[in-house]
Amino acid sequence: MNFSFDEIFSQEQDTFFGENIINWYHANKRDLAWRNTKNPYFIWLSEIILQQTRVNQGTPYYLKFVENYPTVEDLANAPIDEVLRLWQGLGYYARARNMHVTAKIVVEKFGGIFPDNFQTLQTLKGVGHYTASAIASFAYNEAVSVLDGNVYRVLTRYFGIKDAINNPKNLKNFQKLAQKMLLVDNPSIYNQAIMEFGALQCTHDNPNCMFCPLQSACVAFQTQNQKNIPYKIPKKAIKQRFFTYLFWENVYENESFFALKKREKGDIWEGLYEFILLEQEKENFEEIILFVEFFGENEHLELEKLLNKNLEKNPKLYTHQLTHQKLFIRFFALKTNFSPKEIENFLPENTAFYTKNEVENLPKPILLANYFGEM
DNA sequence: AATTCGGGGTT
DNA sequence: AACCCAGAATT
Repeated sequence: MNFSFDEIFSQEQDTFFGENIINWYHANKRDLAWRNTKNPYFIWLSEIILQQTRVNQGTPYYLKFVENYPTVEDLANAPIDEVLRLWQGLGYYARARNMHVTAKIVVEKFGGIFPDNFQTLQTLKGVGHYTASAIASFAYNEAVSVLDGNVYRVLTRYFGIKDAINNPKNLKNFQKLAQKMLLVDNPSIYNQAIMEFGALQCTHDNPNCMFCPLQSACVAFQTQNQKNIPYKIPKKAIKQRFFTYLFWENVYENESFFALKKREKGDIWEGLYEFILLEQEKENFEEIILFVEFFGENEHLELEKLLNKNLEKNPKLYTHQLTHQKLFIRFFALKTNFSPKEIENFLPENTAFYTKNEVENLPKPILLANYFGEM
């Protein structure tokens, strides 16, 4: 048994689904920080933070941002480095950059008031179909359905849909189905309810089918297909990258300065700061030695004997897993004692020295932040 | 239409 | 190791 979209769309609207979801929600919902507000700025903030992010991971960030930027004007006026530093560790940093752009636009173009409808909301940077419908329904009760990972799972299981949820050709059908199921009497509660239901009841692993109000009508349960639905097209292999960082500390007049460079557009970690980097397609120790010694030989810098011919004594190899990349990272520490004037000549392009306090306040990839924190 | 953007948590 | 997460932008 596997319903097609056309068969589902030809059915009459099923209020059993929505009513049970909402009843379940009132009995089981979590008390989340952003649920007790209709302020579209707070709702928008929470939605950007929660994109591809679990509630438990996002909550402390939401609280930080609300505290540091109580209004959209406060966020718009903040320096981007400060915003990225607050975002540090949350990942997908384009969200923070777009969020900052949108805050400025809301202030300058919309007079500090968020647009009040789905269509206009979706024109904002970082606000796509899901986030626009979330804000429009939560804050303004507009009758637009949300479609996130939770909704995909609940709907595909309920209807026994085996079409891949990550195949773009199915997107319009899933949006149409989500909209069909929306209870237009209360879009705000319905949308939050179906997501909460997916997050707590109809979970990816071990859904609680034994005590589920939809059990009698759920195709996945009736056919015991919970593990096969939702179906996704397998993703392609991730690529490996090899980073070698030169962690350069220059101590002058009892103060330490660290060499950092801002990462540029077109790659991971755009806008974050990192140490001097050598990237290789695969590890080549001879090249690494040249890279490290290049700085060591300049003006007879005293390179510490961190690189031994014996590979066992090479610096620790860190691995850092991203969605589409696996990073292999080593750090080499270098300490010098130059005056600021002498040292400028040795720095690579677009690289500068920062004090310890400055480094701590600059946004960095979490692995580097951890490494720096351990120094 | 497919790929690429993080990092943490669970199984 | 594989999968997931209150997705969006880019190519």
